[in-house]
Amino acid sequence: MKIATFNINGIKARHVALCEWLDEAQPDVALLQEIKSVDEGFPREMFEDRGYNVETHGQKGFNGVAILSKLPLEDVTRGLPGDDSDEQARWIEATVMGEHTSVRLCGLYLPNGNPVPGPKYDYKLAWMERLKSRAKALMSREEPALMAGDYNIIPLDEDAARPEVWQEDALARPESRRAYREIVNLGFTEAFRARVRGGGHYSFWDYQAGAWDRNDGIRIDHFLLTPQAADLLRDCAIDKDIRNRPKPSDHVPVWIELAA
DNA sequence: ATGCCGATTAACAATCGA
Repeated sequence: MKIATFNINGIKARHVALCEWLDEAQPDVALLQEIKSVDEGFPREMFEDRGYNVETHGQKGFNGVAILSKLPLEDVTRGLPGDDSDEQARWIEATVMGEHTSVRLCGLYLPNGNPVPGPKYDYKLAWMERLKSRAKALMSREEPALMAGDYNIIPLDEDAARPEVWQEDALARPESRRAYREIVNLGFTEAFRARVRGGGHYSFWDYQAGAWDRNDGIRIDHFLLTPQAADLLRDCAIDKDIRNRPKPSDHVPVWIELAA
């Protein structure tokens, strides 16, 4: 089962490019972030025509997450538990029924958090505390499950081309990294680092200042796997080449292959 | 990097993202 995560930076601007990539990469599941669309505005037909089931959790203008799946989805839930007053659409869950086993999928768009300090950073850390609670609950089920998406976290300096630039940024602040580590340390396997060592691997390049041309990127899109999902991990890679195409997202897809 | 670009909404500038 091939599962991808992709921050598409607007479905209206990216639906054609997204379909081209889906046709080539042929993921069974795509977890999407920043659809920047309400549910009614999501162009579900073009994905359904390709055999995908479509589940969205949209919001007007900003944020928004979705799951595309060629395999059946069950028990879909929307919104990260822990704060009923949170209006931002950043979390969606579903169970995908594989050939051999089912996998609980969590698609997430973690808050950016800048500027630091400030209310947006407070919201990021509070959101990560809720994420940790959900992660604990997932872990206690002792079943294949994963949390994947745009974490807006640069885990280590090796995950940035110019780490010094990000030192005071919400994506790399010690408090951010610690909160991320506390979640990983519950027992999750970070799929890319289970497969690839060392620096120079990025999933985001700013549109500005020729960041892509200079490979001035950061790795902020991650897969965290429960032990039962990690047992099934066969591969993980970043599809960076599509950043060369016209009108790309500022993120590129990251995908895993599971023996599920 | 103090948003230099890009998407979105709502107007034809402001807001947000990382």
